[in-house]
Amino acid sequence: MSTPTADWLRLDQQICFSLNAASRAFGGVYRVILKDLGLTYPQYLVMLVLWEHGELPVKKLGEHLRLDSGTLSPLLKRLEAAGLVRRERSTRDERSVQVRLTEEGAALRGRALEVPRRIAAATGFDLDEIRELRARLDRLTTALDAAAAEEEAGR
Amino acid sequence: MSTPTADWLRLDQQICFSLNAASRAFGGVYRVILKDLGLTYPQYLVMLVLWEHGELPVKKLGEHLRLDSGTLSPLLKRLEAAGLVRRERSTRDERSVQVRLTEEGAALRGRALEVPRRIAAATGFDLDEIRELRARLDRLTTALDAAAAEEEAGR
DNA sequence: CACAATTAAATTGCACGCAACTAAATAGCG
DNA sequence: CGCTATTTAGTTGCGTGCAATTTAATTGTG
Repeated sequence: MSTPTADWLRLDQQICFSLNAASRAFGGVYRVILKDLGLTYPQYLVMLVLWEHGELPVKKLGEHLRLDSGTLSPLLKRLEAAGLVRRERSTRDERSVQVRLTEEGAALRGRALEVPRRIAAATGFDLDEIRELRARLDRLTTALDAAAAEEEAGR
Repeated sequence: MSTPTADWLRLDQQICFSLNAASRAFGGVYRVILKDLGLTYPQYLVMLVLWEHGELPVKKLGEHLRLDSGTLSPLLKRLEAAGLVRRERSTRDERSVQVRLTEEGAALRGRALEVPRRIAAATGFDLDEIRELRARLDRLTTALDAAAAEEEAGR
């Protein structure tokens, strides 16, 4: 009744691999849709956070996005070069850098409003299904993060 | 009763973002677990395909993995440098390059057998749940690919 | 107050992932 | 058969992701 050990290597492929494939397929759709806005997918995620929260230090931005300064610093530099964002050393704490939208960056939000609808349509999922998938994925992420920390500590 | 348009930009974040986060969280767990084997996560995926199918041309490998030669060529070069794989021009069709396991590469499979169990444990999901998630993700990928092709053609 | 520990960004180095292009070989068509 | 179109890998260039290190500023402690 149980699965032969040798087959685990195939089964295994299907979990991680499906997720990986779905993530990249999403990237493909976003790439097409975001081309008009001149944004990459990760840049779009940064803009989403800024549109929602306004001004933020790099650290907070990273917490929202699960990214560190190694990724964000060059990305933000590109957004700044594109005129969408300004970066300013905080005067209160000179270690931190505040990221804020320029007028142009704030204005881009208007053109981005249609993106979610087009993405949702591309998935072919209804809202409930999306919600459930999201909940499951978030649970998965939490579990994986905990496990990674444990593995790292354990060895 | 319906969601305000402005909120779509937040809702949107949750679909693509959850997937992205889960995918990277997976990467984190794999990174820790695969360190012993000296493989990165994409390299592990390549090895999985080779363990299952034996010898393959780069093209077929790419079809299994959804990757093109732009990604595979340098990756395979690294696997070859690590002594896990050999690449040989096919004599039948000299455009194609056959990728085959070395003895060392084949032997690595033994040490990889425990990986899936550790990954499955890290997810905290049971087999049925994994299966269902996988099915959903595959459906999502198919829909997204179709939509990307359509978007591209339509514009 | 002085000084070690901590924190925030940035930088460096490496490995994808993908678009665009090149080079070489084969297939297919007139 | 000859020539173009297609196919297969490889290369280049760019943008992440992430580990590791560096620099500068701040916190906390004796």
